[in-house]
Amino acid sequence: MNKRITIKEIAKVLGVSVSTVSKALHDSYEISTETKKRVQEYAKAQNYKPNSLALSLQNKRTKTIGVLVPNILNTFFARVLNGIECEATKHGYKLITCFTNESYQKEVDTIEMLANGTIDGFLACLSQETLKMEKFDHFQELEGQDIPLVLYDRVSSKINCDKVVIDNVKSAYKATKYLMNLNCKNIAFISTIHGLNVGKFRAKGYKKVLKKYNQNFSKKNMVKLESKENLRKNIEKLLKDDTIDGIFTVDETSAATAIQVLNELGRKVPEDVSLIGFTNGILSKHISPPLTTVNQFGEKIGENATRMLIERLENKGEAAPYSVNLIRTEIIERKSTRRYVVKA
Amino acid sequence: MNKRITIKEIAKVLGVSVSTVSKALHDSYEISTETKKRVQEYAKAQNYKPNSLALSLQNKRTKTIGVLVPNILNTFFARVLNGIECEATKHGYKLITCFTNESYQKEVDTIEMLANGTIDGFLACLSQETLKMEKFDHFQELEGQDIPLVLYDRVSSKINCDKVVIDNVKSAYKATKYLMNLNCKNIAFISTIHGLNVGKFRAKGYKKVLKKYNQNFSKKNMVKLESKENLRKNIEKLLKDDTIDGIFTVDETSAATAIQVLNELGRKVPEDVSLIGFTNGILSKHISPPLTTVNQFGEKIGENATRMLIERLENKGEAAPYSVNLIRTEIIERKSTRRYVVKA
DNA sequence: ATGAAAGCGCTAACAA
DNA sequence: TTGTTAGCGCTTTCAT
Repeated sequence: MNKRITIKEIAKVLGVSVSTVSKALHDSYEISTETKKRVQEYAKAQNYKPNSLALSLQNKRTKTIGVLVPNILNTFFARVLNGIECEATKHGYKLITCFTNESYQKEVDTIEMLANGTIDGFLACLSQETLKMEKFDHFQELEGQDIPLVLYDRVSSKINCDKVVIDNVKSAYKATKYLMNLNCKNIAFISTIHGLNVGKFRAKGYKKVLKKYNQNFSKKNMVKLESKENLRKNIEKLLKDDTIDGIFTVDETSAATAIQVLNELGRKVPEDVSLIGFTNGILSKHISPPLTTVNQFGEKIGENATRMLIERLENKGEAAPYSVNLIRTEIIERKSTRRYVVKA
Repeated sequence: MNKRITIKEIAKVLGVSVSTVSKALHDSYEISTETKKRVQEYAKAQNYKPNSLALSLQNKRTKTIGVLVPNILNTFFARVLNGIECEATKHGYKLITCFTNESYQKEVDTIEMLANGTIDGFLACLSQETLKMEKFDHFQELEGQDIPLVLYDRVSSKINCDKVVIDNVKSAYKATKYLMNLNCKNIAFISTIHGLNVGKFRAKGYKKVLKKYNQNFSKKNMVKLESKENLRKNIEKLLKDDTIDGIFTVDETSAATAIQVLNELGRKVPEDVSLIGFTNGILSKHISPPLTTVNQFGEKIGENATRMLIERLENKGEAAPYSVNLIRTEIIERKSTRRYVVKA
């Protein structure tokens, strides 16, 4: 098999014009059956493939989506990306992925690099840094450039676009309430993502339940970190209080670390302490005991975001108003919580 | 901000020719300072960005790499991909990623979709199915089409290209020997990837040690699965033998599941049983006790593969012979193994 | 039924 | 210093 062959070359070899070749390859009615056959056979024999750049240049669409992911090592995002890939493939779209590693600058650079005809639209989850700095110009400018954007999971009201999110407050509320229904009397809270809006929302849901049901609420019971640094130390400190009989962790690392510490302290899960987590990544299923957790349906988030984007790409012209797609969550019961107890 | 503006439009507005604009934007010495200034300022004001498709069409290179990943939910591959992304970005390359989900057909389709000018080269890890069927034509054909390919982790001698791998036999040998040095007398083996060549190599390393040191070797001590199905059941069966005092697991899921089962059986890790794993993904650090394991340096594998590919892309012409890049492994000691004991 | 020519956005050789 | 032209690979309109 030789190198890439072009229409022009086929034309020359067969002694016809390029337009004839083009039409023949598209099976146009204008071309004689015989010529078509000749062209098609030769093209096949030479393993001809139309140059996609030339096509894209002409159509002004690349069938490619730019995807920004904060951190691919986080299994939640891996699941979302998996969902995105699945849906994109289904519609014949390619993915250019970029892992921002929570960096604002990487976001800016990536958008700069791709918003020049390389991609048709963006799928993005805001980085921690961006959220912290509240600088969204790079995303806001996309609207003027007529490049559709769909934000997923971590979003901002400052950016006008379609969004796919879960209800963090409500989900955290349900998780905490779940522990309460198990007769937990002293429920702690652990988070390493308090720097994120989603983290704050989850804290809000937690507090809301305690307040509503008049459970004793103490600042001491909340570990609110913005990174994984010092997580273990903080947990060890928290667990000095041995009346804690329930823990709501807002991210997987917190859950796994809490279980490690509890094991080391000889406190039994779930007999002494019930634990409920959030996200349902790979860890949840595999730590021991396996973790009862709030499932976020990562793949679903990815699929829906992709569908929204493609819809907009293929229905240019009739600009529909932006919408927010709320994905439900569910609690997956595993072995880190006691059996369900109906409250007296 | 308005829509995308082209050189042609700039030329029209400023009353000059397109080539003048092009040269001015490139700061050519041919153009008068004044004209350059006018053009550059106007371009900036209009947020002009050169259309990357047009450029690529001209240069015949897209600065884009196609990446095939068997399964992004596997943290080992996530780490590799992270390394790839990092290195690619450093050199100004974009990534089109595709998750094959271990499917042969998905590989074929992706290559078909991208090998038409969309990408400059491929980075790929063979899918389980492909390896099983031993059908490599889709990769082999790339050589004829002059599209460079670098295979990482799961490779085949039937494919002529650069490769980045670890020494699986040797690494498994070292891991097993490590247990032996801890005075383990009855070492079991668990794998859910025996369908893969890498899985078989690891089994080979395990057997090699036992043989060399005359430890009793029994088929019964080996759980050799090709998927995660029935993993737990097999482990439960294996552990009926309570003389087992060491386990070498070849993938993370096996390790996590083994620990869960051991916990349930009340057998203590590492006091009763020492466990060593492979891969050092997210699970290893977070299960309890944290797992002693063979670290594969996933990021490194990704980085090196990317560097090899880019090197080849940028030095077309002088075709260097293909090479194999062997990445070292190391044992990370955590708490699933007893303290090191010098053998008598 | 076939071909010539323009154009997608840009660069570069050549002309003026 | 600036402009004209051809060409990257392809499609499409408009001749012929």
